[in-house]
Amino acid sequence: MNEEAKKEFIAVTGATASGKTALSVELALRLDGEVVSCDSMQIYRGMDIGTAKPSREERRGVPHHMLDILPPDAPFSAGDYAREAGRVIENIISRGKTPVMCGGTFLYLDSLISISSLSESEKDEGVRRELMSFAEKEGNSALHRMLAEIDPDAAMSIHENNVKRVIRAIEIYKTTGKTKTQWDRESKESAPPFSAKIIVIDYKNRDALYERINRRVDIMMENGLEAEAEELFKKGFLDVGCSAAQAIGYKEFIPYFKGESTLGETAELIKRQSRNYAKRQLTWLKRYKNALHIEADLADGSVRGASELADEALQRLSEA
RNA sequence: GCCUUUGUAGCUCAGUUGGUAGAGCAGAGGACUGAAAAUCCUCGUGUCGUUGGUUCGAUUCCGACCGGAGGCA
Repeated sequence: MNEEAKKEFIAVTGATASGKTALSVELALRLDGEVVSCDSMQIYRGMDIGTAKPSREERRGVPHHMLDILPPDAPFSAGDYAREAGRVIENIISRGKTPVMCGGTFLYLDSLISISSLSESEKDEGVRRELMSFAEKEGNSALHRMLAEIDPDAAMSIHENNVKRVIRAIEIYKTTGKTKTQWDRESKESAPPFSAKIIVIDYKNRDALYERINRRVDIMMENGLEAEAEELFKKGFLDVGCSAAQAIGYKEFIPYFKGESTLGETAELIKRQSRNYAKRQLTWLKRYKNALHIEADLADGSVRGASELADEALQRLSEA
């Protein structure tokens, strides 16, 4: 099976602020590797502080990929990621280096390791707009019924209020003539292009993670997050429709820039949103049953450093 | 000191014409196959400030007391 060995990479993941960046760089240094970001927001230029994009110092000379490749108003999708990151990873492997993925956008990760191929359905703005206004006029249920007629299985698994998903499922049918259910089934018939050794940074005490998040937001504010967000705001990158307008740490500034909120309230909001985001990530992380889970926080409340975490990760990786 | 007002879930507040109460947020759990830091689903018992009284029954009415807030002195 060696000759047929699937292309493999290491993936460092965990909730936001769990310490992924430092660990991925540490591992890359030890394994002669390069880091491939798996983060839906760090791919954008001009969004550095709020996305906790690794700085030059933090990268410690390790090459990083999938960062700063697009302006904040450029659309980007899981499909784009699968294509681009897939190329990057293959390139790294071809040069004899180790790809170390780092990030918490799990749909992107899955597009490489658990989905063999995505449907051929690209997004269709026209269809989306049309369906969106239909939903607004006729109601979510009516839209959902439309899906039920073309793809009952999908309708069953997507809640009618999840309009984005309902629209996507209908869009798939309208643009390809095949249902989402069909595409999904087909994608399961073959193996995904990559496999990964997933390392999850866990926290025994959720409060310890939440504390880290809160503290990190304070640091971001000290480091000039407001100015960075204002820059995006002035350029219209925080307008509805832009990916950047979805990013935590930026969109929360909008009321502030409009004079409807204070800076203090904004910071609190960012903390809260980040905690909620972390919570959602923790739910998704439970899927990775075979992942290597490493606990970052100790019983006394302190958090272990990247080099210690790397020691344990490599040790356990070699045992497995 | 007097007057007014307020005290209900971790927070902000609804409400009960007297039959022990409910929203939003927080929090928890979950979903996720091309917008994913997005989107969506589920979960609400708390001495209704304390203490007397009226009442079959009070968180709801009355009194006192305690704590906020405002006003007059």
